[in-house]
Amino acid sequence: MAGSAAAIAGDIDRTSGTAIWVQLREILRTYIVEQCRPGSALPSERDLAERFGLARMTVRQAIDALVGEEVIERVVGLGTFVRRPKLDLQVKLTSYSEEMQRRGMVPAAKVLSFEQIGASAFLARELQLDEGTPLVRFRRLLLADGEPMSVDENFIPAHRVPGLLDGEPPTSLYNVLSEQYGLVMEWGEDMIEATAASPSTARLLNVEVGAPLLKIQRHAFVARTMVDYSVSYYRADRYKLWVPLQRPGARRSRSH
Amino acid sequence: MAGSAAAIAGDIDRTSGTAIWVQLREILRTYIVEQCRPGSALPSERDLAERFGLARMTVRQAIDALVGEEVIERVVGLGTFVRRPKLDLQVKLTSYSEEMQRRGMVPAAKVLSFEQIGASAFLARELQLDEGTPLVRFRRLLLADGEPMSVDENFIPAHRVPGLLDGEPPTSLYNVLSEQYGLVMEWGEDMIEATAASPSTARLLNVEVGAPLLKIQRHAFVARTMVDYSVSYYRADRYKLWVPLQRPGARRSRSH
DNA sequence: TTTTAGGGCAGGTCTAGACCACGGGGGGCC
DNA sequence: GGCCCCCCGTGGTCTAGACCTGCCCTAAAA
Repeated sequence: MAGSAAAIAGDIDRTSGTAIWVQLREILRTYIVEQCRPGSALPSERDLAERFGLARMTVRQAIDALVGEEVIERVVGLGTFVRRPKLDLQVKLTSYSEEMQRRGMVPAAKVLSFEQIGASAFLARELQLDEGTPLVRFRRLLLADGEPMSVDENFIPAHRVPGLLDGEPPTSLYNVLSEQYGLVMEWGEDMIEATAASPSTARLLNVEVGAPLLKIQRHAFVARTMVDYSVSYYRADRYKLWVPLQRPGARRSRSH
Repeated sequence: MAGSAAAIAGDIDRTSGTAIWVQLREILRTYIVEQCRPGSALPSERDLAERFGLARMTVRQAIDALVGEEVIERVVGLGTFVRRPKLDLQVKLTSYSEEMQRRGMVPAAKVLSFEQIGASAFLARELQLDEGTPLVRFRRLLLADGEPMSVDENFIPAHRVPGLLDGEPPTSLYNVLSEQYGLVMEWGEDMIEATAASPSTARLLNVEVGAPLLKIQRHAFVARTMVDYSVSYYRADRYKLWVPLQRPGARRSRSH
């Protein structure tokens, strides 16, 4: 019934410095991806503990993590099972290029401006900085399959990206931030509202003045520091957001 | 520095049948709400274990839960601290009344229709039912502080709510569903887009024709069954959504 | 006065057990 | 043959320790 624990490849390295439960989590993740189908049962916690020579509590910690990621689910009295992978259209902290590629469209961008400015009172408040702090402003028209999709404006504290303005404007902003500056966005907040296209935005997006747009303001953080504030206007006829919901106070529910 | 563990009211009931860590979690939650301010330190895990006569692992399980809820955060070498309560505008599976009350506004509703219909092809697809299945259609104009906020249309499979149509239209739909029919919405999905007000919607919402609106389509589930499909049009000038983001693949990061 | 080395205490991880409630299936009873 | 109950394996919870690293503060050294 449950796959034999012996079938799982890999071993724990107690000298690596990586927590044992993290190692086991990755071993299990690989096993799940490579050898399991949705609904497959994992070996029992006790079997895993014996197979890897660990205490059951340690095994549980690894499994807890995967349950928290909704990769697997527990059923009391039955076992632990691989879940159907979740729909992947969720609002996430991805870059525009990643996002469009996931949607099967060809992303492109036209740079409208790429310069250093001083933080206005508004920007200073949004970025939690002092007024006048040097910022890199990067404004683009983003295209999908050759058609305008959105107008996008990013503001990044200049001291986080020294030398960025010396080169060409990046093709994928988040890629450059992570690869050249080690700034991997970890979490963020989106503020979503509907708005009407202003004349200038309308011309850029090739829509009527007053056409509905989705305005998304994003604050993106690395650790505790805000690294990117952006405002985007998406054409409502080309872009929808999908947001998963949870009952407030609902902890990781087993069902669903 | 850290509050003394003795200052925490409450005790563990080992005969109650409720898991000890759950009891402790609620004791701590009460303590945090009633006696702490953001940044306050909780007693150390070892102090709590001694205060309540528990093993430290058990205390950690209670604390883990609160950390998972982002009520508190751990800092290695320092302690466990109460977090600033997060902005409370997050997208959640709440009813309109709850949502508006949380925002400090007075909710009200004007019923536009309350009737049984057969599922159209479109509704059948959205609700994953057969065409013609009886549905309860409940259409309302929702107000906040007396001003129109949104036009809201809910579709619920009639067999889930027998007798609902015999009574008065409910004031709070989700309340009636949970209290009279035991249908507590557990999870859902929102599809968010921007749109322009149609003439009829514009008149209801007291805005210009073509004014930007936030269109939110919601599928809400109890267990694995969809119980409610709704379409809402929110006035863009009165309503914004706040959405938290996470890097795909990012586990619960300790920071933030 | 400044720098450095420890000590103490915080959380992080891990162990090796224990007992519980739940679920399914098989064997025994009717 | 059919029904029911009990056994056993599963995850859920809990214990009482152990040792680790990271952080701050203090006291000693430079």
